[in-house]
Order: sequence, then structure tokens, then C-alpha cells
Amino acid sequence: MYAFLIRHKTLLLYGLCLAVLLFLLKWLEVRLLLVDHAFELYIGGIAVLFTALGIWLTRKLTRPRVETIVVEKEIYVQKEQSFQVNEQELDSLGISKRELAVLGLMAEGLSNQEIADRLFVSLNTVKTHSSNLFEKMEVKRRTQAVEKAKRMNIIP
Amino acid sequence: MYAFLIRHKTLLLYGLCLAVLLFLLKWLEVRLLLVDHAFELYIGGIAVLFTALGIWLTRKLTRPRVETIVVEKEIYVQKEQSFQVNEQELDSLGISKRELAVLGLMAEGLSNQEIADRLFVSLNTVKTHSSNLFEKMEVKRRTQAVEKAKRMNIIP
DNA sequence: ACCAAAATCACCCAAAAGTATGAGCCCCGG
DNA sequence: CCGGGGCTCATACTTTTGGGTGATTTTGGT
Repeated sequence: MYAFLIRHKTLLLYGLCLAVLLFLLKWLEVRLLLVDHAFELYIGGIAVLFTALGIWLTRKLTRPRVETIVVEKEIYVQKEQSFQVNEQELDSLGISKRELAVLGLMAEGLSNQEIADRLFVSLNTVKTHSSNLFEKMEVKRRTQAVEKAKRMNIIP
Repeated sequence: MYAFLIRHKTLLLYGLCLAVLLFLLKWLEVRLLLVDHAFELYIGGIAVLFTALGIWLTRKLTRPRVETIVVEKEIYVQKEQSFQVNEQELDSLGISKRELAVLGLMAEGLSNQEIADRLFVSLNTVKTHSSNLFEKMEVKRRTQAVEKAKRMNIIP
């Protein structure tokens, strides 16, 4: 009910104005019929009044055109340096967990003995894993393994 | 004169319409005064007519109101990551041209002999450069040298 | 329970990497 | 001219890496 009133506010206002004007017409109609030459003035006044009313009504009813302008703003961001293991390559090469661990430490520059100490296994174990790793990666030496692994995103 | 007519075209048109309507008023005035209850219809018609005229005139005379809304759209652009040698570190370590060349090939996974072949020098020469390089970089083995060099942006 | 894969370990041996020492040549600056 | 730095090369030796072979244990799936 209230929303209806708000929504059609202008129309109601027009209706009210019209009612008032019509009342004036009625009232002036009776009085001016008794006076000579007043008729033309009466009619002229009506014409002007209702023209003004039409103008006013139009201004109220018409909506402003909305024009949206999109401005693109480029923001430069630093490339995120976060490493993500290429699981696909890992799987396809068939590298085991332990082999990958050895590879990672190799890339850090540790010697075989240092890797063994780090992983709590013997030097022989590290050599075995290395050997198996090189075979799977089809490389001949650790520097090749590391270079290839980085290229393939297996290690960071 | 012609420009004046163009410019005030709408106004002139309104004036013409007004003249026509007033003539109609005059003419209808004579005829409708002789008929009972026709007076109200006459006046009502005038009201409606001039309201319409006002509306029409407004549409012609006034510019349409335009509301401009500016929307900023953010676009994220990644920065190009191209390798650049860290000359400062290079200088401070005192690594020679040849030593750097050996380091680069080392990082590519080449053996000493392969590096020698690539640079057209003997295996002994490569060993000498390596030895000097490790001393300057304070590392014990090639994997360490490569890891450190990449970290320091000496090699890509 | 059985089986295959992964992990661990040992031993032997060759190849590669790394160290130490020494030398010659060239270029450049004092 | 001399000295220092860089480049090249050799030799001898040591250490580390990597390949081969074999074995045992552990783990996970059927």
C-alpha cells in the first residue's frame, strides 16, 4: 500500500493537480459566464495552465539515461614464486618417495655420505637409490639429474 | 533569417499549433454554446489537448538527462621474468670469464671431459678452472657450486 | 597367505671428480 | 723490465661417484 503510493507519487500528484484545476474550471465557469469577453481569457488561461502541467509532468516521468563507462586499470603484480611438484612427470617416471628425497638433497649440494646422514641410512642405500634414480631419469650423473628435475618441475 | 527559423523550429511549431488550437476554440466556442452540457466536454478536451502539447514540447525542448557512471575494472598483469646476471656478486667473488663458462656448462649437466670438448681445452684445464672456481665460491663440489650460483643469480 | 615393489644393506671395481704441485705464455700496468 | 692475473697444460694422487651383483627386510595390495 505504502510502496504503491511512493511508486506512483508523481501520477497521484498529477491527479490532484488535475482535480484542483477542474474545480477551478467549475467555479470560474459559473462566474465568467456572467461577464462579457471574459470567456476568451478563461479559455486562454486554461490552455496555458495545462501546457505547463504537461511540461511539469514530463520532467517528472522521464528517467535520466544511464551511461556506464568501464575504465580498465592495469595492475602489475610480481610473479608468485611458489613451487608445485609436477606430479604427472613424477608418476610417469616412476620415481619413489625415497628416490625423490635423495634427489632433493642432491640438488642442495650434499654429498652421498651427507645425504645418508640426513636420511638415517647407510651410504650404500643412498648409492642404490641414486643408481635407480639415474636409470629412471635416463641420466648419467647427478648434475644431469638435478638439471633435468628442475626443468621438469620435479624439484623446486 | 533562415538560421533563425532553424534554431527556433520547435518554438515556431508550438506557436503554429497554438494558433490552430485557438482557432478551433473559437469555432467550437460558437457551436458548443448552443448545446447543453457540451461545455464541460469542451473544456475537458482543451485541458487534455494542452497537457499533451506541453508534454510534447518538453520532449522536444529539453535535452535528455544523462547520468554517467564510471566503473574501474582491475586487470592483473604478470611481470616478465627474464634472467639477468648478478654482476655485483660476480665481481665480488672474482670469478673469471672462463670459470663462469665452466660453471654454466657444469650446471647443464656436462661432465668435465664434455666441458673440455665444448670449450676446446684439455680435461686438465677444466679441472683447474673448477678447482679455482670452488675456492672462490667456497664450496666443496659441483652440486654445491651450481646450487649456490643459481641462488646468487650468477647463472640462469 | 602370497606376491611384488620398495627400502635397506653389503661388497667389488671402474670412472669421474677433486687436490696438490709445477710450468709456460700472454697481457697490462707500474 | 718486472710482477700479477688469467689461461692453458701436465702429472701424481686421493676421494667421491656410479655401476654391478646379490641378499634381506618391510610394506601394501589382492
